[in-house]
Amino acid sequence: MAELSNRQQAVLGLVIKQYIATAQPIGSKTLLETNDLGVSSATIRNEMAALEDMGYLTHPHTSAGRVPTDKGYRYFVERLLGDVELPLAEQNTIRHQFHQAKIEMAQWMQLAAAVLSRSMRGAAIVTAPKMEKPRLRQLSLLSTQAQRTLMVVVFQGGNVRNRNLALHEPMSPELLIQIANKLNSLFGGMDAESIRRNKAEITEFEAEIIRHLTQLLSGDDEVQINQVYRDGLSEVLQEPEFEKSSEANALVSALEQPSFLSEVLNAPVGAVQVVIGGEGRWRELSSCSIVLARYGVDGFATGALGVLGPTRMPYGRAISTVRYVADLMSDMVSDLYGE
Amino acid sequence: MAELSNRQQAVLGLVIKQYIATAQPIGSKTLLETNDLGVSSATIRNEMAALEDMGYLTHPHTSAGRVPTDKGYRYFVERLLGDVELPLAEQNTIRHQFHQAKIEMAQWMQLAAAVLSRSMRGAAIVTAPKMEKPRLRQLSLLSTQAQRTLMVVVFQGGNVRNRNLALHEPMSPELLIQIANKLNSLFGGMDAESIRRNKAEITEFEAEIIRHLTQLLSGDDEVQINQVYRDGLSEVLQEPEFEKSSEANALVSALEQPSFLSEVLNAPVGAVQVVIGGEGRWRELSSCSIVLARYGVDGFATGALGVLGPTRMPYGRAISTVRYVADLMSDMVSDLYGE
DNA sequence: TTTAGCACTGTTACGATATGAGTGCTAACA
DNA sequence: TGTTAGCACTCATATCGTAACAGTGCTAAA
Repeated sequence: MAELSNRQQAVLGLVIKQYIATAQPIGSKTLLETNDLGVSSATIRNEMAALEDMGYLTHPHTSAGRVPTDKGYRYFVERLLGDVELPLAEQNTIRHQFHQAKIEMAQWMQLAAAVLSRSMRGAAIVTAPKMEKPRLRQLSLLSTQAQRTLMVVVFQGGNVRNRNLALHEPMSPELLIQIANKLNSLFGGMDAESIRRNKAEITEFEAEIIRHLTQLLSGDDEVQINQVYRDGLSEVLQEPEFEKSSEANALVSALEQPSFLSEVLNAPVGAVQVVIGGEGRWRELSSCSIVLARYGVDGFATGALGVLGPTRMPYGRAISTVRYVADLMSDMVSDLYGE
Repeated sequence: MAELSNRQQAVLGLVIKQYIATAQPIGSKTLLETNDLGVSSATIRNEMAALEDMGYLTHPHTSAGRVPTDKGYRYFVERLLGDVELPLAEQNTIRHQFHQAKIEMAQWMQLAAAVLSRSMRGAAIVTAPKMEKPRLRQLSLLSTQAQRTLMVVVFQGGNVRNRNLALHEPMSPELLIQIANKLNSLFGGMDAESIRRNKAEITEFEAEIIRHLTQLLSGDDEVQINQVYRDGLSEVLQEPEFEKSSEANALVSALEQPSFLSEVLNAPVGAVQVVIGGEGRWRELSSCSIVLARYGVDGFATGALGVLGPTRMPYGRAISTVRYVADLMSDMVSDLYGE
């Protein structure tokens, strides 16, 4: 990324700020109407032309003002945006909302999505924290009907999953409890891999249970993906860049595709990451940006959370808001699940 | 609803069918181009004028063809649409997909939404089956950290919920198990009301647990609402009636509002219900129709499932598809949860 | 290096005009 | 009495030319 003169930086910054606010291409004269730069419009024009040559700005057409490119936004985010912190007032409103929340993870995630989307007027996506190496906490086998048993698996950390199994032959509740006890004492605290390795003496039925158990623990079933909480999609669609229904559609279908979402959300993230205009990888997001962060306890359980808006997004606010909410959620995770 | 002559019924039916297929207003001449009614366009014009007088058709403007009104669709659905059954081929494809599914309810619901939206090219919504009177199956209290306990509640029927509670004072795992055993033998099989009534001798801590327990059982916490599975929103947005972004927006925000959804979905439903154009009650859906059904076992556990599309929707297909999927899901519920 | 001035360009808004689909009405016809 | 041909009328839509306008790029002077 080439070096820009101070004045060029100033011009770029102002163009971006004003464009974010108005969604209109910014002309040299317009820029001077609201900002005194001590120079004339001709000078600004020259600088703008230079910035365009370097790829930071474009023209929609000859007689229109300038619009930032993705590269322009990128420069803005990385060089011109100071290290912003969320204003205390905002912090308080957000924290306040979280303090009223209940004690279940699902509610926290729903709340996080709501807070993010409300505060950013954009779409929010939040995934549940996923254990790095899920371990068995407790297994219960409850008989329901004659030939059925309900298998309830509590993970270390508190996640719960259940499966309804068909039995090949009827089994008494007492026997089921015995089996559960045996498996608990054998495998309590272990992860999927250790359980698979540990070849104790087991019946065929127990092997079946273990198969389900390890399947759940290793998380290679698709339900997890559904655990994406979304909110505020309609907010984004109100932005002028989505007036054209084709644009709006691309976005909606992208957000509906689980595969796409998981790809975006599982990207490794350190601190807060900003994906601008799909950054070449995701064509569907050509006019969108995503501000993403991972939250949770590293190496133990982490989830992702972020805001999606038009590239013309207030990055400062977005970054600080996402960081703040991610920190809150991290506290939540380490608090609830223990270290 | 006034009586229509045979020919009027024929005209109304043809206009609706053709309009559903083309999304274009249908003129008298156009109608005759594809259908031979044995009369001239002038006669058709007269019949159309009559149908318009009675409120079954309208004009977008003087020189345009006819478009069905909500009342027209209603007549069509109730009087002209025979009792349609889903073609066997379709039944098989759908059944096939369900047979590949896993054993967890969540997966079934996700699948139902996917199948509905795929097959109807519309948005699908599915809610989890909700117990009429949830009863306690098993309560577990697992200690996590020193001052924390994880409360896992298995409902009769197999639903599982959990809460992470803060203890006022540390408690040993053994004590927690004892307490859980006591509460299980006291309250096993009971619903919230019975538990509240049954005033056995209990400690303050046990009372606290019971408070959470009854709260979960009576379901008066908001997480349930989030248990709405959606799919295929983008399909609907592709329909021409949602080209105008304002229309699209109204729909998206309606579908995002939990309060709105639960209102629609909790409406009492016998058999398959068709809500046309919001039917006065829901302004947001003025150009949409919903085909809805309840599924599950009546008086025990029921959920709702439906398809949302433009009023210009293939009602025959929709009704038969929704009914078929609802039946499959009902089988699933009665099979899994027992009678 | 900056700036004033000016020609140039492409968007947008507007009005005039033509086209065409489809109606409603009237009068004739079976 | 119901049906039909014919015709005037209406209104959305498309096309074209014109004018206004915002903003640029370039040139020459300060």
